[in-house]
Amino acid sequence: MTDTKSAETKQEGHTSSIEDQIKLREGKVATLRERGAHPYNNQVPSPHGTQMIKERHAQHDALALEANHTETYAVAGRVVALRSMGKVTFIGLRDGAGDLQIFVRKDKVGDAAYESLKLLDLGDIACAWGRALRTKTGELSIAAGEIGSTPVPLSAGQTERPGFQLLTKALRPMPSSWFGLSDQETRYRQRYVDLAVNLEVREAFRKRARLITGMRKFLDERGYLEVETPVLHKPEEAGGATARPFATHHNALDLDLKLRIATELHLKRLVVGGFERVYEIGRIFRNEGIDRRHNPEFTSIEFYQAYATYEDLMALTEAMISQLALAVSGSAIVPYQGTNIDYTAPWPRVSMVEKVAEKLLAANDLGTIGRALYEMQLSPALERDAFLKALLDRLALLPASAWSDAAKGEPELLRKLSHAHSLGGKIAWAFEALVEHELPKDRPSFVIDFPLEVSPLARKRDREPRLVDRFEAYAGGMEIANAFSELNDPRDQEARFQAQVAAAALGDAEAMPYDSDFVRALEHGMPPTAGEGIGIDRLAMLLCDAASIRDVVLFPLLKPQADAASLSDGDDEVTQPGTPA
RNA sequence: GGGAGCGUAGCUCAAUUGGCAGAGCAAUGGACUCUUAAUCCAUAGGUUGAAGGUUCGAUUCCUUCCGCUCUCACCA
Repeated sequence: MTDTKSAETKQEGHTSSIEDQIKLREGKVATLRERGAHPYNNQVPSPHGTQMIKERHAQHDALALEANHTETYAVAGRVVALRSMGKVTFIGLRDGAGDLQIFVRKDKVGDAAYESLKLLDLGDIACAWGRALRTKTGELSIAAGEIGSTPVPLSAGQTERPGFQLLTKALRPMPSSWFGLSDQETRYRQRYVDLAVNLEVREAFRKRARLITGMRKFLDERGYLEVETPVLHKPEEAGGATARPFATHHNALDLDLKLRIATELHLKRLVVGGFERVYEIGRIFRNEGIDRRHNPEFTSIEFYQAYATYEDLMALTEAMISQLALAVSGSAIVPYQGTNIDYTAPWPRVSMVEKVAEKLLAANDLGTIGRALYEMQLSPALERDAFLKALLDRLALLPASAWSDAAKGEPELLRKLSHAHSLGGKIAWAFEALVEHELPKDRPSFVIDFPLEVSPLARKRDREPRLVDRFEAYAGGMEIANAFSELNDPRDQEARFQAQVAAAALGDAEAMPYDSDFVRALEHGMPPTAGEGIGIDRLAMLLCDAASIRDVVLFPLLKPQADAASLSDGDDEVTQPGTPA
């Protein structure tokens, strides 16, 4: 008896497991078809946007809307609210811009149409037409089926349409509109649900789009040419940055390929060819760990300008990013994780060599370095290059103990320093460990005075060849840009590549390959050029106040779920018919 | 890869020393012609991430695995 009853209950749909809810909705699809209503209809007049309607009538009260009927609007979107009062129903429709209420009265739409509301569920896509009015509580609404001052909007071939119509049946229920969807994993894996439910997520990606549009506009206005270079790199081309690449393979050519880790070397070839200002916005792939600031695929912009130096690019960067902050967020001062960052130019400059020397001095009370800094303060007339030269001379003479003293309490730094074979490497590691976290929090900053050894593609500084003409821009504790006057001496570039090959031989998995064609290009002569790369995702994080890069990447890479993996096992066999069993 | 935390209904979250797995929203049936998280009556919904173990009894304790978050490392 009991079993029979529960079986009957199930058949009547008196359950609410997800499977039963889907079955129930599939039943409504069938009912719609029986009634001649297409559950996946596309006979829709081009809808008016909810934003336009709301803006147009923002100042009109209920009386004004009654006295002067509005035009007859068509509105379409997802049903996000559904409240029935009996013979009156309120429907919240959400389109790309926002929500607008539909007011359905049984006596206005007719019994048949009103009855069809029973087949409507939260999450369905629907449309309605009618004039605008304000309800008793003052909310602007579309009065379904009530003609306004213009004809009923129809799509081609239609002669009439109901005041309210379901367009697309959703088989799955949407998450609660009140509580939203907060489970991070579901939000990333099912971004379509996240976007549909959490409107602020849409806004973040709109900002990202404005950011990229703004960059294009900024560079186009300055005579830059947008280009596209290969994503698939031959193994010897996969350079331009220190990172491990993804490996892939071209079947027809039986050719091993790498996904690019930078666009740099191809863009500089174009400068050789005569495109004096070029840029590329594109996806970069780096085979490395995933964390708050790293996604294995990300978007970079690199731009190169002939007859410019890295100092020109500092000015350009300040102008571009402060302008982008304004364009994207409405202000040059943008909050990030609780701190307001002021992007107004000029940004403070921080010397890597000088800051590292200061740290060593503080740790060691070393007379030689101290004297150099003291001299700098005493005589501002002292040539900056001479000062840096003096600092480097003294740093080069320091015993290993001086570095380890500075690294006290930093076991990781100690380990890294022991791996750094060059003075430049030590300086770079010491900067990262000791100084980077002290960079200004409320301002972006430029780090300058980079050592040669960590900059294989940058031009040596004329008056101090142990340094290169390079800067990195930091903001919000992240590196957002890297730029330098480009190395265009082909023999010097050869030597740098050889040093990279040697490093690779010693086990450096991130060393660049020897790109002989790039050297060949330089042998044809590249004009003096400065180039820069900006991490667009990082910049988007800053301007969207996003704590994680995953909040500005629509579909971030996640580990496959166990369920999904077991499901796809079967698919693999189907999609690989050529694989011998 | 190391460390810490988390995983319970479609969604958001509870569950006492280890003692019958619950609520709100969503869903289903009903009432209601101006709602705003509508309200009211009724109903249904669970392999507590997975697999083992301890126990008379496990959401709870132990082990392993999977995934997510934070963090360190790697990495700019």
